[in-house]
Amino acid sequence: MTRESLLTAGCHVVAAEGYAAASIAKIAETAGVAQGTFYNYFADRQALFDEMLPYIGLRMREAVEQAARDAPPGLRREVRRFEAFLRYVDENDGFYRILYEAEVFSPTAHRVHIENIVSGYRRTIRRAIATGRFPLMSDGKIECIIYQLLGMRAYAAMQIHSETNREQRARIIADAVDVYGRILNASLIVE
Amino acid sequence: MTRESLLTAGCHVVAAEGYAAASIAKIAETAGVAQGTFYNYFADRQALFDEMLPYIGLRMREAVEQAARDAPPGLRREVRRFEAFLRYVDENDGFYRILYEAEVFSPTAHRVHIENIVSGYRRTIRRAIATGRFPLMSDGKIECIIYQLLGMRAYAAMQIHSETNREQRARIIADAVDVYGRILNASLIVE
Amino acid sequence: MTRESLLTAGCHVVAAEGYAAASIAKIAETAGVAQGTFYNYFADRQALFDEMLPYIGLRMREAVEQAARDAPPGLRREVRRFEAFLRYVDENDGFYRILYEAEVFSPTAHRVHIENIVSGYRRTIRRAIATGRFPLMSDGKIECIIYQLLGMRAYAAMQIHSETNREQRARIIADAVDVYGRILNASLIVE
Amino acid sequence: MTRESLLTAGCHVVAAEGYAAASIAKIAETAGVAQGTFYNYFADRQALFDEMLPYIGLRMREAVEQAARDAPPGLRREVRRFEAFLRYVDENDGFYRILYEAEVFSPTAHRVHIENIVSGYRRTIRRAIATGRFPLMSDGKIECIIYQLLGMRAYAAMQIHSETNREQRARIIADAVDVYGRILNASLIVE
DNA sequence: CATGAATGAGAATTCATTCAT
DNA sequence: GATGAATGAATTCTCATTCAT
Repeated sequence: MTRESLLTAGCHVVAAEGYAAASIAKIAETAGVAQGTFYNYFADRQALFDEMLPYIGLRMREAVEQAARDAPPGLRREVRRFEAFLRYVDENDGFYRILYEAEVFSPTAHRVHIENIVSGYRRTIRRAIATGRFPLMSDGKIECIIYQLLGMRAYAAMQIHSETNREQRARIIADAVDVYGRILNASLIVE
Repeated sequence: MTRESLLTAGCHVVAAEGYAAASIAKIAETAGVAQGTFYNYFADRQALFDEMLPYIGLRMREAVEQAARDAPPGLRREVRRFEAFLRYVDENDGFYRILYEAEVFSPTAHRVHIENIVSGYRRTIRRAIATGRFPLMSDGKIECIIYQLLGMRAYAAMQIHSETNREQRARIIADAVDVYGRILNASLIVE
Repeated sequence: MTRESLLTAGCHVVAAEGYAAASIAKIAETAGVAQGTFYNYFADRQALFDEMLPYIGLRMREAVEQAARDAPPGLRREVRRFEAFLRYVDENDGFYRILYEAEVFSPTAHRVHIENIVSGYRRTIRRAIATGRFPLMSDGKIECIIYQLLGMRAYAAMQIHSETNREQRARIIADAVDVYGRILNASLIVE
Repeated sequence: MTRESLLTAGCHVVAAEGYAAASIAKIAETAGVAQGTFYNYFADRQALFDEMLPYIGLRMREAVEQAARDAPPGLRREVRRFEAFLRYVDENDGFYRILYEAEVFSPTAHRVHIENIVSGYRRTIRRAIATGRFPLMSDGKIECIIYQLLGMRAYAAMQIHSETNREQRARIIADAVDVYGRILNASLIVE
């Protein structure tokens, strides 16, 4: 309970002000406990940071999977995932910050987060290759494709995040999804 | 002279330990001057940070353009740029760190850096559309394509950066270039 | 408790070396706490400075009122106050320094301090006018009289402060009180 | 020449921002010379500070004497001096600051300044006693009177200085002069 | 004499962490 | 377990002063 509230408090503070400004004092105050209490649940500040991305990353992945569930497997579903991710970023401004700052402030967690997503893709693509919906290629190339897909996703998210106008954001999401879909369709299916 | 050595010292320290650990003390010591001297050339630490990305970003862009110069304009040249960028990241380990941490520690400079690259792409693509080598599309979509290309580049760089083995890196570069070329060819040319 | 000891430590340091030399390090050491502890009780150095004059000013005013209490109201009591003030300055060497340096280092507190004393006088004089013991005059003139009385007090204090010999000081106090009494008697009573 | 311009530059800076903020950098810049040049004319910052009050104090005393010259000697002339001083403070806002901050930042000069004025008064009063225009009294009492007169002057100046409205200031000067004249007339002449 | 870059000794302030209660 | 006062190391930044040119 207390632990959970410290974790969510940490997320709120980082979402609002970034890791650098997320002092134990602020986090404890936000969680409604004394500073000392923090150390009953986390070894140190870094320990909390390192749990934050897994925590919110899981929620994000669930939201994305939830949204993509009813799309047919394959490219359609992947495009849905892409769209769901962008929507999630649009609706959870703090998430993006926690995510991208993690590369700096919680590098281990960030690498694990990336690796989690990459291995999800890896499984999907292997399955797609097995069923012939995806061209046969080396593991190295698959890895590269995955990273490039992730990059498209991440930078579309950055584009959204750097736009403050609501309607423009909606437009960007629509355009980005369209572009992503075209690229995937054109290049990642077996003719 | 002193200013230049502070700037390069800053880059070295950030490359090695990140912006957060780049104290004035370390930077000044690396530059071989007294701490106070720092403030004869920069208003404060942030002022130095804000000059670092433009400084190394320019060098990187020059190296990339240099390498792409003798490729024919269009997709070929873009693939060359991609490759040159990855090579640059491979050979300048510090560059990647300075670049990606800038989003957190020098957001203004980072935005300018991204905008510089985006507007370079914008010009190129407009020209390609004018000569019919690129499908006609809305400005918004062009913007999205650019961001997704940038993302591919950035995450390919991240993949390289997170790999420590030299040969593996070379392999990743080759694969990533191949993948990037295929995607571009398949999706971004007028059939 | 800790707060109080920081406050009195601040007074001691300023009394001995002036506000300019009263570093947090010295104050904290004098109070017997770590430097960081200071900031648990005061927002910054200025915040402490701004509490010092009210703190010692109150004690001074109490001492003065205490001494003047058994004198008959009116000029007699005012002369007693004057004498008590000079004695207080004589016996509390630090007080004078904290007071006069405050005009520079804690201007707001100094203005409030002056205003406190001025309004005390204002009340007294209004009462004296109402009972006919004081000539009728405009508010502006009353204000001027008050300031000039304050000035007499302050410069008599300065004269004492700049004299190091104990006996000379006692002589100055006696003479100053006599002079003050004569001036008041001659000019500020209704004949 | 350079020395003079450094001196006046120092006065301007202190008048505008106070001694504490009067850095050598600002003073040298105001004087239009390099920082190093400062040390060709003054041993250190304090040396400049210690010359400032004598410098502007002299000008003030000259202005005051100039204004009082055509008044008949004795109380009338003293009241004129008082008025001239207040006018000087009114018209030279910086002067008051240089003067009162000197007690803190240039104590020796301040003491000398006070002593200069005191000894002027001493001579005048001795002469007045010799000619019977002033009651006979001990040297100690004379000294006390002088300090109290100075205090009246100083605090009337403070009252003016703390008032920002031009007209109110003029009113205060008139009232203060009137009050001062009454007090002097009532208490300091031989009946 | 003038210059102005370089110096480095402080100063204020922050904050993660500890620990006695 | 909870508390929150105390800690003190670390950091940024200022500025009087020096000195080689």
